[in-house]
Amino acid sequence: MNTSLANTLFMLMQNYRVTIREAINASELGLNAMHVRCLHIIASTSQCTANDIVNKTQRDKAQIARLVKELIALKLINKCASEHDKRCFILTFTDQGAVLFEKLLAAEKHVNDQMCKTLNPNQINDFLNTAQQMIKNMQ
Amino acid sequence: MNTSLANTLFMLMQNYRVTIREAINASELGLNAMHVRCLHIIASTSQCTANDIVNKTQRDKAQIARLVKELIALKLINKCASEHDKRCFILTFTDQGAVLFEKLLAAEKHVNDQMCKTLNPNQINDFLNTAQQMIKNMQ
DNA sequence: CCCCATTGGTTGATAAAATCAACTATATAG
DNA sequence: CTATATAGTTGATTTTATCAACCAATGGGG
Repeated sequence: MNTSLANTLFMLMQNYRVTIREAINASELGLNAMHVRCLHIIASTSQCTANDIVNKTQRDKAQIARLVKELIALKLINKCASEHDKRCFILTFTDQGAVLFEKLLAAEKHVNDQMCKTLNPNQINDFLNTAQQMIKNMQ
Repeated sequence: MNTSLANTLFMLMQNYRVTIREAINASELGLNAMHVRCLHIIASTSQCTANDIVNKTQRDKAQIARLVKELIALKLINKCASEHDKRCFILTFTDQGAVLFEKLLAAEKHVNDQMCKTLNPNQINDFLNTAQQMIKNMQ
């Protein structure tokens, strides 16, 4: 089948998006998918700057600047000037933000478990490996 | 790993999107991803109506109405009133649209081949099966 | 040491995409 | 025949994304 791979990917993503949205109930907190992605990047990047988020998401820096502004307004993150480079602001979680991010992770884990409930570890592993190869093949 | 599945999916989709966009070069034709999805649905649905697209994509019907309008303006599809139900318009490809859709399919096939170039049929099959199960698990 | 190209970030304006609500016309159940 | 549901259109608005101009700090080469 020519398009069934693409179609399957689309369906999987759409499904995943809907499910995760319900699970994290982020909308009632004023968070959208990009906010969530920013939080993940901040969590996984040491000394994370706005520019790190721009590079990792490939979005316009104006958009990221605004997302960051919103996350700060929501009191989920702080920005403080870097000592090494005064142009940079290091983004860190507030206590509140850290609490929310833990909830987010828990919600994501829940969705993950649901998504994989009929799969054994081998299958998941193979799936991830194949997906990684696909990613590599497209670079 | 808690989030690596989600992350992998995101990366895969992002990669896929970028690659397919380049491959089909749809932008120069004034087509975006939603236009392409509409074309796919029209192609794969017999007697396709705007409402079919709404149901399959889960988008707002206003958005679909406008996409359809644009595809008509681009002379890629026609709409003609259904005989059975005068509220419905059946969407069909124009000759031009059919030609373009073939090109689209070829471009997608090319991306597919690239994406799977290091994979054997078994791996692809397993991948699809696992993805399908994930989709089912989330419904 | 200073100039200047580069980098990180902000902002205003605008474009593109998505959503909401109201409306028309047809269909269908009761 | 009436009332309700369905298909589609349109105007208004909101949300996201992009472009372009800008400022301030950095850092390498003359």
